[in-house]
Order: sequence, then structure tokens, then C-alpha cells
Amino acid sequence: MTEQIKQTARGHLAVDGPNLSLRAVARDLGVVSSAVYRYFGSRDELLTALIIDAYDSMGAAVERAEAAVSRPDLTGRWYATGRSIRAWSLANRHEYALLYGSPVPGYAAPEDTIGPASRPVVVLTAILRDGVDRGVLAPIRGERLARAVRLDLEALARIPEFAGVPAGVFARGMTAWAQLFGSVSFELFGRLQNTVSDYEAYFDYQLRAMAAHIGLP
Amino acid sequence: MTEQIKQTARGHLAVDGPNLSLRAVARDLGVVSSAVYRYFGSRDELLTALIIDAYDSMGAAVERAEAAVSRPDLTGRWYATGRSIRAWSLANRHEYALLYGSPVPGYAAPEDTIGPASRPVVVLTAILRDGVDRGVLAPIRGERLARAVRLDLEALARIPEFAGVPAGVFARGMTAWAQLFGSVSFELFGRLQNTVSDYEAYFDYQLRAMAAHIGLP
DNA sequence: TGTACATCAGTGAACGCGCGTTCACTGATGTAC
DNA sequence: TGTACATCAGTGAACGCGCGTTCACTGATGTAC
Repeated sequence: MTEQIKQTARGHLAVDGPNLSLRAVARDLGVVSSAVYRYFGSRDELLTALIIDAYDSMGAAVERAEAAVSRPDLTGRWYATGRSIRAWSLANRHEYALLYGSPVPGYAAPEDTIGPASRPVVVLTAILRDGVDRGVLAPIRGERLARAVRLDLEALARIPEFAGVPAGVFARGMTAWAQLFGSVSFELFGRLQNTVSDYEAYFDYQLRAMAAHIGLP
Repeated sequence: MTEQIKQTARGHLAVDGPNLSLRAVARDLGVVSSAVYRYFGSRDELLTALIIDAYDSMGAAVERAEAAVSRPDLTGRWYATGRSIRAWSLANRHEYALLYGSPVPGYAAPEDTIGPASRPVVVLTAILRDGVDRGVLAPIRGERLARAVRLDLEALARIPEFAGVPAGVFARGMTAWAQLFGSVSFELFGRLQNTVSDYEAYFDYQLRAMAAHIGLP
């Protein structure tokens, strides 16, 4: 039943966005609205469950896609990561909007979203670290980072999941990461309408550009 | 009065997001809710007015900032463009969310938003064109664009505002553009919390990286 | 200078609707002796 | 094998609220003769 409620609620995301109505969900399930309270303490709790599920769904999809590429093929792993993010987002547009779109007014994501939310970026970091370990990626000689930026990135690299990536490499990876999500948001939120016709080719072009930016062959 | 309504409504964006309430706006103005209908035909019409105003406000800010830089200083113009986009967005977070965040469910932006929406990208294109004209920017020799991508960009370059920019240069500019907005969205939508401490330095770093990507010195 | 009329901003009541949440309850199912 | 009891999913009514939009209206201000 919990699962059915979430399923139905996911459908309502398309129509109502984050302001989905508990009563409408109950109605769709042929159940009285107060029945939902047996499974979720409040509307926000339901929303949180949807968000965590969505993060996990995307995270799993990305991990699966990236894991299917042979380890030494770093560039292929980057492509698989990027493409799977886009594919999942296209297939789950409203969940994407929930996760990466405008924050919901009056809603604060609780702490238990942090873990699931970081799954995709953990995948990216593993690619960067492997690249460093294999001698493919290295900080550009002579590139200077502002002190504050370097310190932040070095602090990040003290978290186990992100360890082993020098600031110079991390910085480029994060830039590419923002590019990637910027690009997906542009596509999904309609900012490329009447501009781009072949979204996939356009996205791939950008992935390639960002691979080069990171330093992948 | 029209102006007062919009002003008040802008304030409500912070609380209600795009689902702002006409009645609440009227209440704040000490006026009965139906009075608003003398000035706006419907809630959506008010929302559209807010959106157009916001686009124009951002567009004007970007144009002003970019125009203040001496014409030959292409890199400086890119910086001014990027920084003014970020500055405007920080100062008007909820308007930014309205323009560049998740689409509002059930709301379709009418045609008259297109013009104002394109003002910032017109500024970018002028920089690219000037770069080409001055011999600073040129397509990378040997870089191949997928056919579909090239055709799209060449079609764009037939619009007067975007004329004079070869596909290879345009492509890099658009990639940087998505990076820029991706980066602003990450910051404003809270995706860099507990990661970045000096947002301005971090943003500047990315601007610099994207300047290099475009081919600016 | 004074009167008749038109304009127009804003009123107030109403329509019909939806919402989240609480609370005492029913009635079926499962469990223990 | 049969009875008494506990569990628990879902009910139904209610609270108190807010919303967008319509419509006939009041009453002040401005305009024309």
C-alpha cells in the first residue's frame, strides 16, 4: 500500500508539481483521504519519500550504466555517466524537477536525502580518482586555483568517497558536472526549444567537450 | 496600481513560489480581491507580467554590465556577463527560479516572453561575433561537429541577432552558457551546500575555465 | 457658474471548489487458549 | 474445534481554512454643455 501511494503520487507530480494533493492521491486509490495517514504522517513526509526514492532510482541507474563499462575506459565511463543521467531525467522529468529544479517553497529536505543525493557524484569522483591512479588525469601544471576554492576541494577530498582526487582535477570535474546538469535542465525545462532539434547529438557534443575539459582522451 | 500589484506579487513569490495567491496580494494591498481583475485578467496574466518584467530586468542588468567594459576586452566582457547574471540571480532568487527553474505545472509561457528571454544570450553572441571579427575566436581546426548540431547552429546564425558566428564557435559558447546557468542553479538551489564556502571565488573559477573553453585569452 | 452625465476604481456578496489534518468508529482478519 | 480477544486497515464526518472568478453595485472624480 505504501508503494501504491507513492506510485500514485508520482503520477500526480506531473499535474500538480510539488504541490501534489494528498486527497487527490487517496481519491485515485479509491480510498478515503485520512487512510493515507496510516502510511505517511503528513504530506511533507510523502514528498520526502518520493524525493529519496527518486534520488535512489537515479543513483542506481547511473551506477549500473557506469559499471557496465570496462574499468580502464575512463572516457567511456564518463559518457555512460552523463548519458544515464540524461536518460533517467528524460524518463522521469517531474522527479528531475523535484530534485534539481527550483526548491519547493516551505519545504526543507531532511538529512536522510543527503546520502541518496550524492550517489551520482560519487560515481563521477571514482572516475576522476581512477584517472589519477592510472596517470591519465593530473592537475594542469601552472594552473592556479584561488585559495578558497583549493581549500574547499581539499576538504572535500578528506571525505572517504571523494578521497584521492587532487584539487586541480576535482575542480575541472565539478565544472563539467555543473555543465552536465545545466545542459539537462536547459533541455528539460524547455530553454532549447526552437534552437536545438537533435537533443541527443547536442548533449553528446557537450559531453565530449567536457571530457576534454576534464582531461580525458 | 498595476505596478503596486506586481511589486506585492513579487514579494509573494518568495513565500508561495509560482503558486502565488491573488487574494493574498489583494489583501496585502488593502483591497478586495476582485479589484485586482481591473488590472490583470487572471492569475496567469499576472504571472506572465512578472516573468516578462524579470526577463527584462535581468536582460537590462546584463547589457549594462557588459556595455561598461571596453569593446576590445573580450574576456572582460565575458566575465561581466557571467558575473552580472549571477549577481542579478542572487538578488532576485525567486524570479530566477521562475525563469530558469522548474516549469510551472499548468502554465505555458506565452510568446511575448521570448524576446525579453533572449536578451542575455544576445549579449553573449555579440561577444562571440566580435571575437571572430577581431580574429581572436575561430573554430578549432579539425574539430568535427555532428551534422545535426552543425545544422542547428548554422540555422541559428541566420537569425540577425546571432549572425556572424561560425558553428564551431557558437557550439563552445553554448556549452559555456549551459555551464554558467548550471552553476548558478547549483548555487541558488542549494546543491553546493556543505561543499563550497566561497561561492564567488568558485563561480569566478568556473567563468575562467569557460573563457578558456570558448577560446578567450 | 451650474447642472447632467459618463467614466472608472474599487466593493461586497456569492459560487463552487479544494485542501491538510484530527478523531472516534467499524468490521474484518489473525492469534491464543 | 470453538470461543474471546487483539490487531489494524480503512471509514466518515467534521474543523477551519483558502482559493479564482463573476457580477451587480456604489460613489467619487472628471467632462461637456
